[in-house]
Amino acid sequence: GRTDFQALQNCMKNPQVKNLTYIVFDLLALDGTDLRGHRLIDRKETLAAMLQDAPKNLHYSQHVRGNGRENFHVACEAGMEGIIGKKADSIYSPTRNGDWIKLKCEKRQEFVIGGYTLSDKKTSGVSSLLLGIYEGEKLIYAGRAGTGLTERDRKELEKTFKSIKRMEPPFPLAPKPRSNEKITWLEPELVAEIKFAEWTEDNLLRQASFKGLRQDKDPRDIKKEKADDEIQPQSSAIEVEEPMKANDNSVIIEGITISNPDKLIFADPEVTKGDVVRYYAKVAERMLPYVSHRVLSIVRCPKGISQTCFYKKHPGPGSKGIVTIPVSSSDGETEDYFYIENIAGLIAEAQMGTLEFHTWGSRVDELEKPDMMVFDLDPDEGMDLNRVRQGVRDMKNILAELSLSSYLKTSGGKGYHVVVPLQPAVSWDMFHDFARRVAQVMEQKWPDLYTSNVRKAKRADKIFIDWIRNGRGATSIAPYSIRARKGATVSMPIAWDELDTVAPDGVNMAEAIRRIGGNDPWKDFFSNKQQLK
DNA sequence: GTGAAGC
DNA sequence: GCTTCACAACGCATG
DNA sequence: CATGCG
Ligand SMILES: [Mn+2]
Ligand SMILES: [Mn+2]
Repeated sequence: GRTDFQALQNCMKNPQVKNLTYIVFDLLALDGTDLRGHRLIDRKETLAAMLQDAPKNLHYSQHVRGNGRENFHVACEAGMEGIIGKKADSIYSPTRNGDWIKLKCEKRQEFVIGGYTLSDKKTSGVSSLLLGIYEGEKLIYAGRAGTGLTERDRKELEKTFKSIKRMEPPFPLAPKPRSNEKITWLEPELVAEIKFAEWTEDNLLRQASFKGLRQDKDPRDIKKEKADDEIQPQSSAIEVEEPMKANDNSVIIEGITISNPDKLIFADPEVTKGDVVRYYAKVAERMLPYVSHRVLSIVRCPKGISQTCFYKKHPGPGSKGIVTIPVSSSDGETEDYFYIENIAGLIAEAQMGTLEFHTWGSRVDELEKPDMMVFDLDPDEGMDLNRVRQGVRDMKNILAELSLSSYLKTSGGKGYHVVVPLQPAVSWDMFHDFARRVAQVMEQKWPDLYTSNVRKAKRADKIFIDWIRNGRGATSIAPYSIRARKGATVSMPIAWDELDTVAPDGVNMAEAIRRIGGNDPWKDFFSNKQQLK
């Protein structure tokens, strides 16, 4: 017979085993003796002898010496999956070291689906898939797959794609549609397993065939895979230092051991994990009054911002430098949240890959009485910066009419944040309600400029006055927090008279550090004793 | 990035 | 002892 | 109630 991985999987699922044969290819220990230090060829000799009189569903795995290229092609012709090449004299290694190499007949790997085509003749669903792989944070077009799709696949995929359509290609370098076909672009969220013959010189797939959708694979982790036969043999004289070993280039900052300080977190400008940690150490004194003793949600990007980032809002076991606080939720259940108290908390978080700190609007000692109101101005895509700045001035003036002084910071993204310090006095309900009414005043006064509606469809050429940050349990980005975005930007407090000269994404980590050498634009923030009535 | 599980 | 894998959020405005 | 949104 012939080996068939698919058949084995079916067999495992349906335990009504029929003609299953066990083919043994190595012998690592015998009667309590470890054989891993013996040469492969000797281990196999021992194994072969043992299997002389074995039952017929137990086989010794024969090998062939030499003629690798020819044997590989024969194996593929015979419909095998591929061959394993092994150095006869090598001892056993539990890890990949090149002594054994896997040569697959079929090339297959996962690709991100970035779009699909509909041909004008086929009435039934998707005609082909447009595939990509990530290089850094760019999705590189890798070719199309039009075979391997059953009629049912085509229809189901079309349905799945409905919710992730987009106007612009997700590929910086997008393919052009052929005649008689229409391309629909998709958010790069789905991952397909694709079998293919080879990569062409143009780095496109030849004979790509769809094998199925892959769940539980993050699209951003999809990169071009190298087969064993493509990996350059590394000359042992030269630097053999790609992955991290147990190597200890750790540094200690503020008493906390920082692992992998040289790992690159931002590509442009180049910012390492060590830079992030040192940044938070430097801004700690300015930042802590706004971030300490407030319930946190954080964003971690331990592999850098081009890879998957995630939110964390519960402490989890074994967290260092943070304080756990039980908080009762709306339905009466209580859940653990966390906050930090000092610079050690800040640095401990940075060590764990935290980039963004988002805070509640209340302090933990007055959890039910919020004291920081944030109006987050979110402009529609591509809005002129001067209009955003006018929005900020309008907001400041509305608040001033209500006798409230406010403070300005960049968001690190597309808008600004206007922040109102308050005495902890009123309930979340009152606070939230007040924020909504302020946003509605803006909306009513200048209906063509502002909206208080969160829906993007209602935002056409307007600024969304995001008042929703001001609910219990909602958070907003802390002053001085790095943003997990291109450019290593910071949500930076600035003075009102800097509004016209500092863009929302105009302060990055380096600029922020430069700025804290000067005066604190929010110096009197906590001297305000204003409160809502 | 970490800890547990798996090899 | 080394590698691999799972895991790390959720409330609520809106229609 | 499902979904968009931050
Ligand atoms: Mn915003
Ligand atoms: Mn917002």
